[in-house]
Amino acid sequence: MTTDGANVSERNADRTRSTAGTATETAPGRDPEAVSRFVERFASQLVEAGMQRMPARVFTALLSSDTGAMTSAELGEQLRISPAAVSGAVRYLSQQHMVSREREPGSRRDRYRVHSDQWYEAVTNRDAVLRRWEDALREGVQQLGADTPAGRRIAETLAFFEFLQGEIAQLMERWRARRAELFGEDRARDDRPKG
Amino acid sequence: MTTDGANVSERNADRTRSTAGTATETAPGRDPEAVSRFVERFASQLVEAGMQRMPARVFTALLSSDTGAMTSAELGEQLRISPAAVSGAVRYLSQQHMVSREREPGSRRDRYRVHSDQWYEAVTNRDAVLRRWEDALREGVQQLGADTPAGRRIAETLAFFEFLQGEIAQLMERWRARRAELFGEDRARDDRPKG
DNA sequence: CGGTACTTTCACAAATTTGTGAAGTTAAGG
DNA sequence: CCTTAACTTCACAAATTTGTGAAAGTACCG
Repeated sequence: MTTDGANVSERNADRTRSTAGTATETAPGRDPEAVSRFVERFASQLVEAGMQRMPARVFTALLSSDTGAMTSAELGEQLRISPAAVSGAVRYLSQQHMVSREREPGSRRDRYRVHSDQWYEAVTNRDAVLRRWEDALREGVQQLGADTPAGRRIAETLAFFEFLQGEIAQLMERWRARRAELFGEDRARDDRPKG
Repeated sequence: MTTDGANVSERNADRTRSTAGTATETAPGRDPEAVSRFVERFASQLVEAGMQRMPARVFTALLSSDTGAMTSAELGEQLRISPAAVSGAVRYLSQQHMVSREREPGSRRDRYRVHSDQWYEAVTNRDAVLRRWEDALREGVQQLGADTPAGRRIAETLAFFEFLQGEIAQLMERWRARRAELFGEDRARDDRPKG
């Protein structure tokens, strides 16, 4: 853990400001170590909340990249994980609609992209999850008997989730308005492939 | 559901523990197998959503019990798990405020209880979780630079969670109203100790 | 004070999950 | 076609998690 110490300045560290802040395609004062610290810290929170480790790390790496998109190789290098691990993580994230895959026409490599205007929609849109919960609960009410105390308790739980599902849709609608207000409607442009 | 006047069940519960009797408090039409099927099915959903197995099973067992409360022995017997497993699960659930522990004055055994009006408040009230996420994100904005594309993306994520936190409070307020409308204000009485 | 009835803690074996190297697959460019 | 770059799948070793029996701890009751 201690590790790092003073040491190993990456070539990046050499890059002083003297090199004119202009050609900053690759981010100006981007300290890889700071980025890594954030990635690991936020990913840990996601893991604690139930997400698998690799998907959490890959996702956070994408989230904290300037372009919002990285190749498999970049992800592997930054996170120090094998291509296999990247592949697995990315498959999971795609299934959850948290990242999308892009094929670059000229190249053989894929890019994985997080759309900042879509990823938490995917998270809150855990429609499928809620629906499965509700199915299980409905069945429970039947099996326990709607007129028993237990059945009533389950029915109330079911009603709560049904209520929740409706509320979430409205809530996201409100968020979109507030988001536009805070950041502007065109904010999402950063997340699109470069034009 | 109002109390018409036939408080028969109250006497039933008062049954003193005689030697031979196991907890034969099961309701009449209650098929243990059906109960078990529901418990396992719903618990699986919770596991899939990130909850540990034993807490999920214990919690669902409590949720689908008629009184909303069970002793360690009852839980162990129904779920076929050791006292140690019950202990661990219950500790977790208490920390999450999903069940509460009661000490019966006359007896040496604890009862664990789910309050149907409180457990999903605990779930939606993942205040602590949200706060930790927000902390990590705030730090990320700083480290990445608020004026970088990445920093802006993280800032937007942060804003979303802050928004969410505020919305949830109002949402639960609305739910309480709706719940009263659907089930009556006194619905929660089943979940309280008999007095 | 014990005696006793529970509950909790702890070390550990079993089961599960995780991430890797290597082989396999696909498709872009010659 | 063949080469080659990139991605995916697979078997497995390592690491982690899980649940248990047994010992230890607690607190009620006489």
